[in-house]
Amino acid sequence: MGRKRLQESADGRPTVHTVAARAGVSIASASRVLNGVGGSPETVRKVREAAAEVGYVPNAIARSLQSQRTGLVALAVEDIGNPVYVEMMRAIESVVAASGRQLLVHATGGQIANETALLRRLAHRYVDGMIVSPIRVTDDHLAALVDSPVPVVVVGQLPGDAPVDNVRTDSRTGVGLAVDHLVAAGRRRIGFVNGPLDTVPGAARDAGFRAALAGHGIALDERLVEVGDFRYAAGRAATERLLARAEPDALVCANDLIAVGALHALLAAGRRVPEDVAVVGMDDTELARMMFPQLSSVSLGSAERGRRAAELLLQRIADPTLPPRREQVAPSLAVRASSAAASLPAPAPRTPEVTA
Amino acid sequence: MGRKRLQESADGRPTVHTVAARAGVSIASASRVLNGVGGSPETVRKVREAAAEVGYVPNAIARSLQSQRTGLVALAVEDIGNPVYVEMMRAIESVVAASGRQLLVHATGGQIANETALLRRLAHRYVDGMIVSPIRVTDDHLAALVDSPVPVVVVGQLPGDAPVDNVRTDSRTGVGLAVDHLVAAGRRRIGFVNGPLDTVPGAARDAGFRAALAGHGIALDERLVEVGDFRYAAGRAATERLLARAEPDALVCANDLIAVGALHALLAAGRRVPEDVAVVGMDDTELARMMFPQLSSVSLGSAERGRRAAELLLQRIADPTLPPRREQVAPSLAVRASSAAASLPAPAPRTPEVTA
DNA sequence: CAGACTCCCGGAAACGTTTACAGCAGACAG
DNA sequence: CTGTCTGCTGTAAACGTTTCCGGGAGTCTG
Repeated sequence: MGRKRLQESADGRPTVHTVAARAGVSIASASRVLNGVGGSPETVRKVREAAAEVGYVPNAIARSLQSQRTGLVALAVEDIGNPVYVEMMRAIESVVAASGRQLLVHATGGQIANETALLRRLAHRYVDGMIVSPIRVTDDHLAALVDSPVPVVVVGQLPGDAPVDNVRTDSRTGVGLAVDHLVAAGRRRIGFVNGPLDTVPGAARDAGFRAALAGHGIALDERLVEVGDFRYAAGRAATERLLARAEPDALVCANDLIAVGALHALLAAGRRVPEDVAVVGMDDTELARMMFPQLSSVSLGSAERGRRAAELLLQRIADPTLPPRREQVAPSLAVRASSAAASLPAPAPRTPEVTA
Repeated sequence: MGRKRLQESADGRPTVHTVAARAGVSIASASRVLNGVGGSPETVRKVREAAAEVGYVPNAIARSLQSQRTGLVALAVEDIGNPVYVEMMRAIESVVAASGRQLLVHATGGQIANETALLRRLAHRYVDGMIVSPIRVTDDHLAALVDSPVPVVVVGQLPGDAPVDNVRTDSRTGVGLAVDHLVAAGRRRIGFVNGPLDTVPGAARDAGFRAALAGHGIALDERLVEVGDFRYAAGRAATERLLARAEPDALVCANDLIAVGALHALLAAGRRVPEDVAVVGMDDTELARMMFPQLSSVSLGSAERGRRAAELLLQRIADPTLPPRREQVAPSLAVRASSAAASLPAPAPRTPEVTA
């Protein structure tokens, strides 16, 4: 090893020592100049020159060890192919960037071990904070969230009184909006294509669907309910299974990817949308507007949730002693062509209903 | 400051010193036990207990400073809303995960300053390596790539002989495949909806389109060419502008998002696809299969490019002295319903053509 | 029973930075 | 001309971990 001691790093790159030696000053002076604080004009010149000559770049890891912060914030989501997370990410990014930090995204692929591993790894000081949007929550998981060494904000439902900052929506009510709308438009054989029931959103949406139908006095026909996962292909396949055994006049879908799958299955089966079957998705992503006909969709305020989560996180990074907070974003319904009531017969009255 | 010196970290969290003191051993022994190397059964027990009692979690930053590696790999793409990057990311992720590392994604939003900033920040040792897929390349940018302190692999075209690992495709030829297919199916008024011409892929695809038409002896009608950006809304708007002034019988689109926009515009304008207008997209993403009718699309092997890029990166991390390598992935065409030739009149001969 | 060998342990250095502190020179006021 | 103040500078400690190295205790072999 021919390199002079303390002069350059293990892999031969220049360090602040290299620069200081070359400029003929101490490492303290070199560091000060490189950080733009203090230094006589002459010193500044010498250090700048030396740094440029050797191509010095600071080692951020070492800096972070000293300063106790990295300037990085992470977002962990299940599936980055789902546009709802893209919208959430964009909202988070703009808040995070405004604070001078950078956002990194990690896709967990829905594997809970993966997500816990990420928590156990990134949270160990690689990032200044994390936003996590888990679709399944185990005890193990929850424990990792609660005693994370860095601030964590959860987007989504959390059991009970977990002491974690949390931004949620009410997807039960959200499903209700869709059902109300379809009932008001005269639909009675309303089907439901859901994601896995062992996920938090899947369970909530199932409950919401059943409650909404009951609220309208409509008896639920179980043949009109199908389950897949939250992606396109599963949504399409589930809809095909449903169509093979029942004849819905409307479909509520647990997210927009599923709704697109349902739309595809319906059109391929020769059904007209919305004339024969109305379709309502959920999450109100850009994808809903990309379809033809455009999809009605229940907005769960993903951008708003992302924005708020980012703000909560930044506040907690600034002051880790804050008590855990919980915020809620209300759902709303965007009606578009896929459930337009125009061509239907007589619109039904909005008062409580007799069964269809 | 009441904390005992060297016992716990600045923010009150336990360190290896805390654990060692509590277990009554040296920090060296504590560290060894915590890393699972060495230690007598008795020591192991004491350290494990102490660690559990104080809730010790190692500081990854400090570990990285010592070990010179972070176990993290970053991917920087322009727009994470573009499904082509999602597919690329999935391919990269599986390779990276197999090596025991974690992948972090950063969306640059197409702002080149953003991307350069990321390079200048993350590359300063926060990650062990980076994969970058820039759509614009400036000199500044290129410089940042070339003398990055950590290994970098570029997915996409790079000017000349830049000494950077590089996986590219040939989108010129890719556009040619689409044109060949449409010409063979009897289309003659072939339009083109492109992204910005000042991007690397935009320029390449424009050149490819012109070359392909010329190769078939078809004179280019400039009214059949429109430009937007690479996203859905722009693709739709561009197609509307195009339809307002010309009557194409086919549209080649510079990516699938644009193609979806074009499809939407065509259907909204009452054109039948593929009977009146055939549509071919590019990137062959899941989105193409999600449409109705399903979109034909030119695959540029995004998953394959991602996989190869990840492998190049891992190799370079293992041995930074490797010479720069360049790999190429060939494009191919997936024909689907949006350009099916079925219902057209007489298919044209495949020999070089007279003008339409 | 002595010597070599193994195993475990603790001290201390190292990773590359920032920064508290003290020293020193020059400027200025009295 | 002397004393104080200001502004730079360098030494060294600190961030929290891993790991080299030397020493001590125990075990096995000859």
